[in-house]
Amino acid sequence: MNDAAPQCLKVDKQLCFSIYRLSNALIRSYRPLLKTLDLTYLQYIVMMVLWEHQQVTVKEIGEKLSLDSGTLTPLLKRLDAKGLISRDRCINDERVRNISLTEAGLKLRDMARNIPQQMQCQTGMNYAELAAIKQNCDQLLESLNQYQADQT
Amino acid sequence: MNDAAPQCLKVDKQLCFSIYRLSNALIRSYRPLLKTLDLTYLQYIVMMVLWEHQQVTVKEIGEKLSLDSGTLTPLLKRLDAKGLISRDRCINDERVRNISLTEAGLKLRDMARNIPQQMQCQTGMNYAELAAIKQNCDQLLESLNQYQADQT
DNA sequence: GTCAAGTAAATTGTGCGCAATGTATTTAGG
DNA sequence: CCTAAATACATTGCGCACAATTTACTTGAC
Repeated sequence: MNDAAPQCLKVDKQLCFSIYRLSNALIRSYRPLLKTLDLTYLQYIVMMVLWEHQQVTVKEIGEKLSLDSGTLTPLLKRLDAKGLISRDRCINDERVRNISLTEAGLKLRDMARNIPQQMQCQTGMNYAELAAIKQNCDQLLESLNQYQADQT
Repeated sequence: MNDAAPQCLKVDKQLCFSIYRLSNALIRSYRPLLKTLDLTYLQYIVMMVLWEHQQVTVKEIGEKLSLDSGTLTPLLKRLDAKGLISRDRCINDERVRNISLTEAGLKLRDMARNIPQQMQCQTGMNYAELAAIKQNCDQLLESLNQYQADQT
């Protein structure tokens, strides 16, 4: 034990580490629920985007989820291999890929319907408490992005 | 656009996704600061554990950070290769590895001293606001772990 | 029309996370 | 003492994240 370590350099005082650990824990909690759909957490999130929009480009998914093509391209290929989506070249602009749901992909939404509720149960918190945490996190993200924007 | 999608299956309504995206964003913000130390975010966190304790086992690090040997073993080998730590077999129990700081590893703490402050600056929030968010997240993590424990 | 600049995806390589399995060592029961 | 169970760590393999680069295409200036 080293008393000389400044407080601010201790793991338990780090907001980022709390967020990081919570993120890992939440995704771990999703895993058994998503296993019934044969989806990873990120695949589930991408499917959600498609359940909302039915057709989007890789770029649009990347903007909605803050992810780049290095992450999305292989993931989308896996969803394609599972038969959940199709990846068609855009006719007007050959650089773009239109990602759209297949019948099986659309059908999966029904099987996912009760997952949010099951997750809320695991948190042991009510809607208002969870909404408050979410609002705090979104605000912090907004501040971070604002700082990034100001630097350029 | 598909109006039939239930609210709870929309990305923007998902607490987990807010946490996940915020975690990614925070680690992204750390990256340029940590580049000067030639550390990744997780390597920085592990170094923090050692700055606090100077000698710990792999198991102890895993418990503190909720990570397993599959993640830690290669990471510790990288820190070893950089000359920041040593990985000695425990004499009393040959299964155990004692992880301890080298001179260079201890020295790095001084170079890391101002990172927490620089990060807080990027958040654009004061200490009380950040502490409140942290407390919320820790409470949610606690609830999740409680649920897991009750299931067994 | 031509070519430079810009754009959308894909590719490559590194480092996590974690499940599953393997290996070496220690402990406990008989 | 001997063996079965437990323990600590290492290994393997898959799926992210993301930086950096490449490829294919489109746009804009001339």
